[in-house]
Amino acid sequence: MIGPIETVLGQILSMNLKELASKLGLSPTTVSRALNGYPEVNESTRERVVAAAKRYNYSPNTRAIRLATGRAMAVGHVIPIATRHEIVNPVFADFIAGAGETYSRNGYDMLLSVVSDDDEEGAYRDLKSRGAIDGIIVHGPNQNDPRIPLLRDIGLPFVVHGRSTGTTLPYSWLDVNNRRAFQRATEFLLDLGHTRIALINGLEFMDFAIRRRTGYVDALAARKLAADPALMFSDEMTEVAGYQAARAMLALPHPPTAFLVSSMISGMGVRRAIESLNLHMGREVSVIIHDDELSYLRNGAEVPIFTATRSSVREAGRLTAEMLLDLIANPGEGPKERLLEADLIIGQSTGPAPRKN
Amino acid sequence: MIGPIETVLGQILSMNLKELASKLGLSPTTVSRALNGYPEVNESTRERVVAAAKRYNYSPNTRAIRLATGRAMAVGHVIPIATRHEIVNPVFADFIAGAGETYSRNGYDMLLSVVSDDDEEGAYRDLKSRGAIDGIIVHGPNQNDPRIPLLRDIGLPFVVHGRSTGTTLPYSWLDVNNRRAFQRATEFLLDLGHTRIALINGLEFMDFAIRRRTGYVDALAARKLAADPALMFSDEMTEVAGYQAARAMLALPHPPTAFLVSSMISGMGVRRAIESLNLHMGREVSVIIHDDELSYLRNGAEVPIFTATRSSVREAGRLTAEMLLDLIANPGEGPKERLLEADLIIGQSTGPAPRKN
DNA sequence: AATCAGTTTCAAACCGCTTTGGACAAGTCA
DNA sequence: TGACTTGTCCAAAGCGGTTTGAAACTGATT
Repeated sequence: MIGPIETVLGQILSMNLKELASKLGLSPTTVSRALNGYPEVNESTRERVVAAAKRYNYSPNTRAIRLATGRAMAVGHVIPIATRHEIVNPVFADFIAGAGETYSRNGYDMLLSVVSDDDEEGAYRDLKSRGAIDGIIVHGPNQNDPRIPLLRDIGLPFVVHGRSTGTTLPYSWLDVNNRRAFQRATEFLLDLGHTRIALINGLEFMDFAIRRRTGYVDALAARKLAADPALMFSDEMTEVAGYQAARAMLALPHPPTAFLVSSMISGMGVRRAIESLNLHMGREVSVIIHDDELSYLRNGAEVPIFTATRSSVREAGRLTAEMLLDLIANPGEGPKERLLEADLIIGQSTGPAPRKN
Repeated sequence: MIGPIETVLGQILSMNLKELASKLGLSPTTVSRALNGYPEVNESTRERVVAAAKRYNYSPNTRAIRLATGRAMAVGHVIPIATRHEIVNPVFADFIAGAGETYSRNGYDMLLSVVSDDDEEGAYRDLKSRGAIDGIIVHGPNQNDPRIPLLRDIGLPFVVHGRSTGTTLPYSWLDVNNRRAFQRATEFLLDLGHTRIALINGLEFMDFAIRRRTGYVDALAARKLAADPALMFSDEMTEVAGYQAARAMLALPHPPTAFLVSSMISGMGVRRAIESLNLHMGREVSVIIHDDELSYLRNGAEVPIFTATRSSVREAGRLTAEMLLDLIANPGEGPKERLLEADLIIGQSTGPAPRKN
C-alpha cells in the first residue's frame, strides 16, 4: 500500500522516523542522517530515503526535534497591552508580516505573547526558562528601557526594533533614522517659507518620538528659530488626537502654517481638522506625515496624498528578524546595529507658506 | 547556597526536574505529580515540593512536556499574504490581541504563520504533521472556503472567525450577524427618508461582505426599493478606495444621499470625498460605517463621529479562542456556533434626508 | 595474509518530562 | 491472623527525534 495511512475518520496519520526506517530496512540513525544532509551516508541510500520520506508523507515531529536538539526553533514577539489605554500598535501587523516571512523561509516558528504591560518582565523570564524560544524581538523601546538589561541578564538573544536613548549597554538594534527624517522634513518646510511649524508627535517616552522631536528642534535651531511649546503636541497617535490637536492649534491667535505629524493615522485627523475649517491641505496649511507604508493605509494610489518621510515597517520586520536569526546562529559575535534612512517623498499636502496679509 | 545557579556569564540556569527531585530526596515521579496536582501525593510533601520549586526557580521545560504529553499546547493562526495586493488585514492586530489574552490565561502559546495565500494548504498540513499546534483559527473565510473541508480531513481542530456561505459540512464558527447589522443600518437610513443609499463594500468573495450586501438589499426590497448597481461598490477596504468610490458616486446625475460603508478606514475616505465637495457629513450626506472597535482607530472620543454598526473584534478574538480551546479539550463534542449581534450606535454622521429641491 | 584507512551503517544513550505498573507501609475488615 | 484497602512513593518505560561510539565492510597498502 502506498501513501499515508487513512484512519476511519479520514485523518492522515503521519508516520514517524522508526516506522519509516523499518519500512526501508535501515536504522533510524541512518534515516535521520540521510534526511538532514549528513555526509556519512551513501548517496544512493540517501536518495532512497528521501524518496520514501516524500512518498509516505513523513515530516519529523517538531516536538521531538526540539527536545533532542535543545533548540526551540522559534522566535518570540511580546505584545504588551497597555493596561491604561489598551492600544495595540497598528504597525505591529505589518512588522510581524515582514518578520514572519523571514521566519518561514528559515524554518522558524513565530510565537506571539500578549501580555499586560505590567507583567512584561515575567513573560520574558517565563519564555526563557520554559525554553519556548531561542530569541526575541523587542518592540517599541522607551527611553532607558529596562527590558534591555533584563534580556541580557537572562541570556536570551534579542534584537530591538528601535533604540533606547540612555541605555549604555551594547545591544543589537535596527532603527529608522527618525531624527534625520524629521530634520529633513522640517528643513523642507522651512525652505518652503514656513516658520510656524507644529509637531504632532507620538508619546514622548517612546524613543522614536524623542528622536523625531530632536530632529525637528535641531532643524529649527539651525535657522535660529526656537520651537514654540504651543506648537508641540504629544499623545497617542490616533485620528481623534490628531484632529483635536490640530483644531486647537489652528484656533491660536498665531496659528501654524504647517504640521509635522508622526503617523498616517494622526495625519488623517489633522487633515480633517484643516478641512473642517474650510482650509486646504497643501494651500493654506502644509502637512508632512511619517508613512510606515502600512499595507492597509497606503498613502494614495499612484500620487501620494501626503508629503511624507517614508520607511517600510514591513521591510524593517524582515530585516530585524534576519538579524535575530543571525544572532542566534552566531552567539559569539557582538551586537549588530542597523540604521535605515527614511525617504522624503513629495505629495500634494505641502506647498509654499501663504503670504502674510 | 540558595537560588538558581549563576554562570560566569551571569545567565540564570534553570534546573530541571531530576535535579530538583534529588535536591528534595524524592523521585522525579513524585515531584512531577506534586506540581501537577495529582492526588496520590502527601499534602505535606506537596508543600515541600512547591516551596522548593519556587525557591529554585524551577519551571518545567516546555519542549519536554510537549513531547511527553503529545500535546503542543499551542494554537496556530495563519496569516495569508495575498500575493497580488499584499494587504495585511488591519483587524488582525486587535483580533489577535483578544485571542492572545485567552491563550495566556490558559497556558497556551500562539503560533503565527505568515504564508503566501497560494501556499496556505501546505501550511496547514505542515503545522499538523509536525505536531506544532493543537488547533487553529481560520481567518477571513470566503464563499465555499476550501480550508474548511481541508482541516476536517487532516483532523486539525479549528474554529472559523466568520462563516462560509455554501459550505454544507458542519464546522465551528463565531461570527457577527453582518446581514442583520447592515439590514438595520439600511432601515435606519430609510427611516430618515433616504432612498438613494450607496453601499461601499469590501471584496465580495469574502463571506462577511456577501452577508452585508444581502442585509442591505433585503432592507431595500422590504420597502419595495431595488438596489441600484451604480450605488454598489466592492473593493479592498482602504481609505483611497473609499474616497474614489464616493467621489464617483457623488458626481452621478442622481447621487446618493447616504453611504453604508464596510469599515472605518473606507469611511474616512468617504468622509474626505464628501468634505472635498464642500458637503457635510450628517447634513447633505449621511454615512454609516461598520466599526470593529480597533484600538487605534476609535470612532471618536466620547461622542461617536460616525453612526455605526459596532462589534468589538477584540472581544471576538477572545471568544473565538475560548471556543477553540474548548474544542481541543472536548474533541468528542460536535461543532459549536456563535452569532454576535452588532450594536447600532448613533453618531453625528447621519441625519434626515435633504428635501428635494 | 595482515594492517590500515575510509566509507557506511547501526545500537544505544540522551533530551526532560509524563505515566504505567508496581512496591511498601499502615490501616480495615472478616 | 490473614486478606484487602488505602495512601504514598518509586523504577522504568515511554514520547520521537539526534548524536555518540563502535562495528562491519570495502579496497588499498605493506
